Amino acid sequence: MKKATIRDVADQAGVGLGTVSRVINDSPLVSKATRQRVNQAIADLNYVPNPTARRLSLQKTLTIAAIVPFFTRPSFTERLRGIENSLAESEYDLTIYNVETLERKARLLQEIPHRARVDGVIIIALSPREEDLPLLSQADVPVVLVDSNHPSLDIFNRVVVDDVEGGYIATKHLIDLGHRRIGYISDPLENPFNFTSSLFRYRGYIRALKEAGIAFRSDYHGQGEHGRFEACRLALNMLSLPDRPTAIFAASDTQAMGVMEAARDLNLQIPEDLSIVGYDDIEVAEYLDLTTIRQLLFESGQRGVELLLDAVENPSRGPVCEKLPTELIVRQTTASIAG
Amino acid sequence: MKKATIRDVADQAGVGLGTVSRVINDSPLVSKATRQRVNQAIADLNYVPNPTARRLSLQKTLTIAAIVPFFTRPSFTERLRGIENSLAESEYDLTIYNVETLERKARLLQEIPHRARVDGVIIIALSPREEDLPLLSQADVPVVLVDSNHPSLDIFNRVVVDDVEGGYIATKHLIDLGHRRIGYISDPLENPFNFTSSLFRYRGYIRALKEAGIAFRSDYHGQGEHGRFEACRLALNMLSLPDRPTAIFAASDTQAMGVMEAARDLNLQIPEDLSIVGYDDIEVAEYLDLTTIRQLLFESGQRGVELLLDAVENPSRGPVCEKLPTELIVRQTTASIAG
DNA sequence: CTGTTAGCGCCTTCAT
DNA sequence: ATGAAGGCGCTAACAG
Repeated sequence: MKKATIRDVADQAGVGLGTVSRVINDSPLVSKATRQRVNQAIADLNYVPNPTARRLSLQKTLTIAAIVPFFTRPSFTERLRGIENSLAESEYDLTIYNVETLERKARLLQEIPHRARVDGVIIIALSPREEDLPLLSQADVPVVLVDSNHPSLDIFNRVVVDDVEGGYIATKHLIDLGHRRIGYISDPLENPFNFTSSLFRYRGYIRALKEAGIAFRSDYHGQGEHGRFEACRLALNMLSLPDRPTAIFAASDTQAMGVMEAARDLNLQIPEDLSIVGYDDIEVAEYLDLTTIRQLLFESGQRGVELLLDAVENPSRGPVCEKLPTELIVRQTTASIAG
Repeated sequence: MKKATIRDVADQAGVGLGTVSRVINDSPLVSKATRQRVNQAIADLNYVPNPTARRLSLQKTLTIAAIVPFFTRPSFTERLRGIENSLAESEYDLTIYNVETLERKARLLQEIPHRARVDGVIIIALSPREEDLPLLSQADVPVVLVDSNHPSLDIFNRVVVDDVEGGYIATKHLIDLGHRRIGYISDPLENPFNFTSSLFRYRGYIRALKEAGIAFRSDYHGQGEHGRFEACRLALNMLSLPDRPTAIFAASDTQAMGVMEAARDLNLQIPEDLSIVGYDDIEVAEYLDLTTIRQLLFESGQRGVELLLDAVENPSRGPVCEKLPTELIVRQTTASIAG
């Protein structure tokens, strides 16, 4: 049997189709009696409004796009979960684009933020480069950047976490425990996707060192492709130095896992021989008893959606930047240098 | 400036708008010269066809829905990644629905698989219950179930992995190593979401035991909420038995992590005092050197999409069921009982 | 309050 | 090969 249309419902109820539309959209301009009959007809025919037609008429797509790199990484899925969660209660659908290549990043950044495609875009972690800025700022649809940093990004709606602060707190924690030889392992500070978290946490690391009068040593900074393996390799190098660090701050929990692996390989006890701090507080962090910096991943997604929907409804309001707090979670992988 | 429509392009190129449509859709019924001019106009006006209008006219939404429970679980995100990956090369968009409550499961199963909403639905791990069957089988849009089991599901397109076989292989591996006291830790065999993997792997476990002439002991089976914590608790109980198991098969790598935690708490060496086998071979499995059963998660998503798109284009073709292979990955958490 | 009409932007016959 | 016209299903503005 064919799908019922608004026309069918109107006929069935013996009213004009405009009236049916009013009922559907909860217009107050309908008498109780007619509303009654229309609803009856709707039920009888098992009518459901066609979303596409509705969208065309409303000039709204009722969908939000999320552009997210490497969406299997725990810190990103958790943000995504916050996004989905907020959207679930709205009338908007969520369409997701995963980015694992630069080519796709460029294409999506160009294609998606345009009217008639989606009503709004939420971009995770992909800090635009200079050359992307004009494109993005001309987007004819609101954009919210979550966890995206750049000196001149004030023109966008954003949800950010203070990574400099996070890096500082992590390092300060180690310094307070008496460590002076503190390593830092991260993604490349400069990287093709322009992820900035490693860089900003690095700055916090540097700041804490400087404040404590500790000189930065370049051989205490290892940068490499994101992931356990590379982090492990970097840690092995660093821990094989004649005066190896007594503590390592890793730019993510995932990388902290690599450092733990290296320690294991070298028969270093944690935290007796080596203290480790991670970043993110993803789920496994607790399992590993990893001291780490917690950021509000889920909430960042939620807030991002709230900002976005608000912007969709108030196209005129200026960009908003919201900063989420950062917190040190002390577990079992850090200890004072005395033992 | 307002968005250009097909009308504007037609005027600019001095042709009828039907011709523009033909150009857009690569119809052969256009002369080289006109095509040339139209493309020029399209470029000049920076014209992009309005997807919504296109969809309404085509009577296709050009979007696929993925319904997935707890999508932050690594085994699900990896499947999702396969889905997104296949869809990226198509003209279809992916909209995602995360399910974390029964209420939402019921609502989505009811609302999504209907014409005009999406062109097809891919459902991960949510085995329908009896009462869901009529609803699903009346879906007026193709449905593909990935990792979903039920005796009478042959009416759907499916991508499955033989969990019974997987459970068997895992257990057999332990038996071959000389273990006789083998525990099994899993989700509840019966559970609200009707996840069946724990149950099927249980059957494989039982089969292997029986084949080896080992009696099943109910105190060697721990079932509880999915997750490390509960798995750890269950393992602690089981490992505190007077004749504790010498090996434990966990229904997922995540749960295997809980078992490892329990072993650590009890000062049991792995694999000397306790062998452990997980399931899924998620990324951390390698980090933990966990022996596990690998299933093709990413590929299952890819194949699911292929089946789905094929079904969308050939609405008449019967349901297909595709089985993906399962493989034992031996690492460091299992050893022969001798030591 | 309610029926009617004119779009929303595109695709697809149907003539020419 | 191409232009014109009808229709996809719904919303909104306009009469009454």
